[in-house]
Amino acid sequence: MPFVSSLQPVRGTHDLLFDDVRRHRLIEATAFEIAQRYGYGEIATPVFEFTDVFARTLGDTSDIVTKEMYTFETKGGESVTLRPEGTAGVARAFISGGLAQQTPLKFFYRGPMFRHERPQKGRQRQFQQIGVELLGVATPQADIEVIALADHILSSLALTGTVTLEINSLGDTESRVAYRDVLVKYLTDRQDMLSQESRDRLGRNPLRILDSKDPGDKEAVKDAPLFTDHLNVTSRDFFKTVQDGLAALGIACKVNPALVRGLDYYGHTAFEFTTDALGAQGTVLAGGRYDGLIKQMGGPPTAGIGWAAGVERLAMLLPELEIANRPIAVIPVSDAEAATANIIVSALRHAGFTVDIAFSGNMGKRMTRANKIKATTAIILGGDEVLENAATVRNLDAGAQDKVRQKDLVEYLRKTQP
RNA sequence: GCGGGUGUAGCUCAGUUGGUUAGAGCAUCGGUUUGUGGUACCGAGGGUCGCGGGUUCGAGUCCCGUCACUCGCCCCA
Repeated sequence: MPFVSSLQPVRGTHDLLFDDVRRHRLIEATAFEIAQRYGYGEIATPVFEFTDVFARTLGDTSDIVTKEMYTFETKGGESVTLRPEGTAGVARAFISGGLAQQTPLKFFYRGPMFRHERPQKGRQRQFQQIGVELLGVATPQADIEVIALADHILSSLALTGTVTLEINSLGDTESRVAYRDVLVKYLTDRQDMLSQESRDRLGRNPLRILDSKDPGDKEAVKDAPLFTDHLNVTSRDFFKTVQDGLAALGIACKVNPALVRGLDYYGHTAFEFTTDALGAQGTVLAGGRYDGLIKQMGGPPTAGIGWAAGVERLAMLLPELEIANRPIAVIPVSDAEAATANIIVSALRHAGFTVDIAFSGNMGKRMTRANKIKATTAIILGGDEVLENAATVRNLDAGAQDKVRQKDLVEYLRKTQP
């Protein structure tokens, strides 16, 4: 391979420019600003970890671990993996940093994640997530706060109308084990209706069958016993407190009994904000309670709950951005005024204005150019103005213009710029 | 990983049953004589028709492969 094999970006990766980047930044900045009000501080963990960190936390059977990780061997012979999600890294940092002494802890994170999936709209191989984790609070108050934070962020991004919240309870371990038995028994009786995949899942991950899209599976599951009917008293109270808490805050949500998580350490609250505007990738923000995770990773037993959101998906839902930073255009009438124009441009930029200069063509072209860059104002410099140490300042929206002395320009613009 | 669709100028697309120098709109650049824009008119540049092979006297048009995008499945944010 002499140079690069192709000038295309690697499959599933994308260049982001100008407005795309602005959207990303807007989402991240809004999310973090609000998260701070809720007491969250930012954590930045490495983009790659020892493979074990993900393999152990996500479970050996999950698709992410079995076929979607970017795993490679370092020169030292260690197996490392580009992070496919954010929670594992935060949990690892929590343990290796000895932070268990300081709970409760509230983390906000953002950054790229990597998954070797088939690309689709709203699904790329390198993608951006923002997320929060709240560690060390086992009461439903944590669940309420974390969901309220998500809702707050989404509404600040003007997405309240395009997104709906679904919620479910996976109960505590006792409830889950009990329900799992009931469900497996029920589905085993109807095995012939199930898809091949679901028959495989029956043994290792039966809850997943509940949200299958296969028609046969759907039919088989239609009258299946509901998880919500098999919660023990503790779990039911917990779930009710969460729901009441959300209702009290005016946060609408729909209980979806088919909303499940595959992994063992998930329990109690699971929730998703979804949209129907993005085709098959409708989940925009999702999370849940994972009280078993830290302990499973080798840390002290620590309750935890959190969520993650896909920045690209949010960006696609965002309304059109307003034009940022309309510039002032400086227009020398001919090359003879270029030197003076440069001095003025520099002075205005140092004074804090956004300034562009039209470099070539006759005046008409230069004015056209000023329009194209959405300039608010044109500062016209011709032979006459230069002789008088003045400039013609034209308001491009209103069409009116004044002659202003060059040394008064900054003051004049301070008064007239929006 | 599986199945369907698409791939022609920077962008959106047209391209007739395979047949002469591959088109349009928008965008870009230049001009419409002397210092004023968002209109109008004239003109120019820009494409080895995703890439590679094959069929044919001849392929953007047919066949095969490949890559990318896209929709659904899977998985998930």
